[in-house]
Amino acid sequence: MAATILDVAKLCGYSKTTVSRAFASPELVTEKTREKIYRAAKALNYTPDAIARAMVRGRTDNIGFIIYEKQYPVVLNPFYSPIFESVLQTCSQKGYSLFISSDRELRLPNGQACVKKQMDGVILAGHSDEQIVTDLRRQNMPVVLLNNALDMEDLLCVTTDQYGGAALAVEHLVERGHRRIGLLAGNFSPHVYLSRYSGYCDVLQKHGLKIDGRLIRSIEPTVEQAIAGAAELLSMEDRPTALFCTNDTIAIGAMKAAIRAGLRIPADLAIVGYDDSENSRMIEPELTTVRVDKTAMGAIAAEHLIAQIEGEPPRKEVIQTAVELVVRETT
Amino acid sequence: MAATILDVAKLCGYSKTTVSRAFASPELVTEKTREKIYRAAKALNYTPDAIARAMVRGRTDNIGFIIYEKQYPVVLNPFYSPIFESVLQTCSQKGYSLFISSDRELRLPNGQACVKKQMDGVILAGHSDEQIVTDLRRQNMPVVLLNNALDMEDLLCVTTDQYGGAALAVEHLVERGHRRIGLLAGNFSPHVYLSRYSGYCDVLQKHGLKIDGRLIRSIEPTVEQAIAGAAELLSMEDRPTALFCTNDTIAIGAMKAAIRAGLRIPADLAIVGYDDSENSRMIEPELTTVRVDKTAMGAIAAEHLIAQIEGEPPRKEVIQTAVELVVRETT
DNA sequence: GTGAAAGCGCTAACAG
DNA sequence: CTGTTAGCGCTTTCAC
Repeated sequence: MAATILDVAKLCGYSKTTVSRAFASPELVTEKTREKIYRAAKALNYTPDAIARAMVRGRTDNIGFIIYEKQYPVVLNPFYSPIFESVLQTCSQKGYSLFISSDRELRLPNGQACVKKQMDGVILAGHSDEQIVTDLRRQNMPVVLLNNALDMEDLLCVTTDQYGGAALAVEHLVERGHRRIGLLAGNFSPHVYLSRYSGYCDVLQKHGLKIDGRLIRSIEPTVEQAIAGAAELLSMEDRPTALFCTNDTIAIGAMKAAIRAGLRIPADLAIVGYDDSENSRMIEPELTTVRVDKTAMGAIAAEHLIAQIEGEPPRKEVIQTAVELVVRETT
Repeated sequence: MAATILDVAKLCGYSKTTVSRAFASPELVTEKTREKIYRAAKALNYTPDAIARAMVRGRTDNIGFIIYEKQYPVVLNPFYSPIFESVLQTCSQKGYSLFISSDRELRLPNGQACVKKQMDGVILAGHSDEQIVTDLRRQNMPVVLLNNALDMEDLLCVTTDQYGGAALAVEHLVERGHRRIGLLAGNFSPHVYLSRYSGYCDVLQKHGLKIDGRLIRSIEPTVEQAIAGAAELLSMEDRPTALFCTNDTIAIGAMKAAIRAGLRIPADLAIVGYDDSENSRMIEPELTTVRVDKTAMGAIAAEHLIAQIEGEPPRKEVIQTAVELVVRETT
């Protein structure tokens, strides 16, 4: 069996309280005492038990990150991974560890949602529903929403301006003189899909350009589907001279289709992506895209969640992080 | 205060033992009883406490994934992220959750390594040292090494054939008729760096090609440094006609440098990368590269760790996952 | 099928 | 600065 605090106490002659303090708050113990205790601990290979500690303190210093998106996998998702990374950094700085969970870990045999693992709060990313949030909060589990906004009391949501970002992209294309602008729209969650779609339509209309359904394709956001979709668009007689793609992966597919069709970018075809993911600078020429402040999104969500865990009252707010057009070489 | 098992027991008239069973092993309880208990639980918003549960069971069903690499960040690292994803999948399938930790969470005030968080075992990825492993195991914490091999008793290590992979890449270039083959070597951990370097040198020598120090550059594995390094190499009077890059990020930088210099790939310059990361298929033309079976690496490590946690005795073994050359369009 | 009792290993008051 | 006391909320024997 592993040694417990009591074994150490016996061996060094101090009480278990003092041993506890030597590890949890070393400054409350004389240096001499501390050293004796450490020596005894080492001899016994003693290490404080994290679970027992969490039990009595009533907290774990862990937070959970849960993603609800069709476009798995989480960590490989070029949009979510920088957010996750940012959450990770922020948590680590504040002394929290991060749990990455699926919704599987949120179901009890009785169907109720709950946190089956040891965590003090949860970041729900993607299209989580109100029920989950309600269940979790009834159990006093602090919750923050990421990349999703739900209209609920005391609920903090961190999102970005989907509509504005799309508008930025299309405006830019119009400014560059394009009149036939295609749309390659990824099948994201309804809110994201619709916002970007509306941004595209509204800007066209604002400039008196008509919306041509033949220039619009809804696809899964994979390179393969984007290549196929773009190829179709580019083979049209009156093909578009520019493409707005609702994420960078799609844009890259479109670029590939164009390059393979012998078109020069941006001379023959202009392309704008969305997200400013790492990929956008990998491809050559580098992609003009809409930057979403993913680092801010992650940091804000984590900070607010931690504040809540540490006692600040939750408040209702939708925080929209900035979007910005990054003009590179494809327009 | 949150309701406890006792509150539920009181409300429904059963003992806390039965309530416990209704959640932890529903099959041990009559359906009628179960329903009554669930109803009472719902009324009180009761949810079993994961910490108390872990405490008494002596296990958490969590495992930790700890990466030691200069080339942070973890989740964005194109090599580690698919491995992490694979670990995540495997864990999830077997009912484990994943903790992503930094080494910060492995130090006690007395300097000893230990697991400060609630986990049943640990995957150590990257260049962890023997001391950590020794400390952890003394505390009966199961450990598995990933992408690193340490010669220690009962220690399982999951790695890949670094030397063989590099050799594959360079052989391919030689076969294609190249005689002046440059090396763009990323500053990875010593083992990785040296193995790939030796693979390069040995294959050249085997074919009677002399090793020209001017054709070799050691760089940080970023696109920027790779562009700079490749540009230097390509501006030489007797420039190389092919480049072996020790990861795909470097290869992409090299491709950019070549494209910007007006060279055609592969006609004027052939390039081989390493890792077969997502990026390798993003760039156009698509990259010839050495595939490392990252999915297998993650799955094997997770499976063995879980087996160990569940009682199988640890065994000493180095498992080398397959490497394979993926010929695409840059050679 | 259900219940009573006995802790798991630790920390948080409160004294001294 | 150090020790005493009293649990944290749950599962697990072992009876019934």
